[in-house]
Amino acid sequence: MDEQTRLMHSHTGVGMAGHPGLPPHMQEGTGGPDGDGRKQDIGDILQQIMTITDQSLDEAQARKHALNCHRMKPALFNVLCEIKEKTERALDVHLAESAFSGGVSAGWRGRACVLSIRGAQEEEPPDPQLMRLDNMLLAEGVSGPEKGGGSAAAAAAAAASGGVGADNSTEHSDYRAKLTQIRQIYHTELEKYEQACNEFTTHVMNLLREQSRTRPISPKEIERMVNIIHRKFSSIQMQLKQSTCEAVMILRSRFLDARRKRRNFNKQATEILNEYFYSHLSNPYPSEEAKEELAKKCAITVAQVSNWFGNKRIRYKKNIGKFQEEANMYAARTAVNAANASSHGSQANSPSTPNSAGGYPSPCYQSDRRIQ
DNA sequence: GTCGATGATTGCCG
DNA sequence: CGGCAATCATCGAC
Repeated sequence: MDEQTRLMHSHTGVGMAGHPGLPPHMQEGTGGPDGDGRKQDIGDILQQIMTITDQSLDEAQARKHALNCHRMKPALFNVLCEIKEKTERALDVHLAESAFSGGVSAGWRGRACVLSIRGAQEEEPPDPQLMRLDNMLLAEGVSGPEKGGGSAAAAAAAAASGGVGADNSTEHSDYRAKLTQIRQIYHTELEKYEQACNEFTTHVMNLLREQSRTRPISPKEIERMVNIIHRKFSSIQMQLKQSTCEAVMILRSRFLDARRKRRNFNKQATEILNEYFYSHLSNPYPSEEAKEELAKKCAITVAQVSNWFGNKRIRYKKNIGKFQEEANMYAARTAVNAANASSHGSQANSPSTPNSAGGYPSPCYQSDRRIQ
């Protein structure tokens, strides 16, 4: 049983017989069973309580101690508790937060915190904003498990921007280093907040326990207060999460900007694209599905495939002669592939519309050209 | 550094 | 909105 509950429930024992600490002037009128004496006694006590704030700190302290030891204290305390209980039931005040923010920090010492307020404990549903932030931090590898933080996100970013994957290790590590930095700051701050929250909570709880010696404060109220504190701190945490998210976003956009620096597609990708282009020379307009297929094969985006075909068409048309050799080469290769495929009884990859007369003039296939 | 190649962007058109 | 044409910006070989 903690001190507070003890104080709230003990009707017997403490200070019922004899008051060694009581100053002489408080002893008067405490002896007889006569009603007048008792009234006088209570009036006296109340008077002392009312004027305690007018006294010097030392005096007040002494007086407080004396009152605490007074034999009427448990009874008075109970009365106060009851009154408070009733008042609370009548008043459904929603001032908890404001009372907290304005009250505790200012009234940290001595001044009574306004805690006896209801309506502070309704279980609010998880904040969607907070969930969004949490999800994002998790996705970016900031709040997730330690190892390999952010590499998945970096890879995703690289893939999204058309990075080929093998040649961007420097930028990757740069990105990862920055992300790790953010991650570290985030965790240190989070830890700091948690520590501060715990310290503050302990402090307030001690304060309340201390105050429960003179004021009617129930464990429920303390719990409520703790809840308020936690909510306050989690709102601060949310700000931290928000700014961390922003930092990650900025980092990511910078990373993507850096990726914007054009990088030539690798040889394999170019070959795949050229193969399609020249084998569909009559109609070099891949459908959306074909573009997706090509994008997947080349490890680039559909937009890049579109860009490539746009550039290729215009440049081919502008100077067919220049592309003659290239066209012949791919035509020959396609022919060989088709021959191989048919000899193996499979038509799997043969183009549906091989180069025939159409939109773009076909180069003449010269069989004496070397393949490769 | 130059210059051709090439991926991306922009503005316009049907 | 997809495609075209012009243009920009960068790459990479020399």
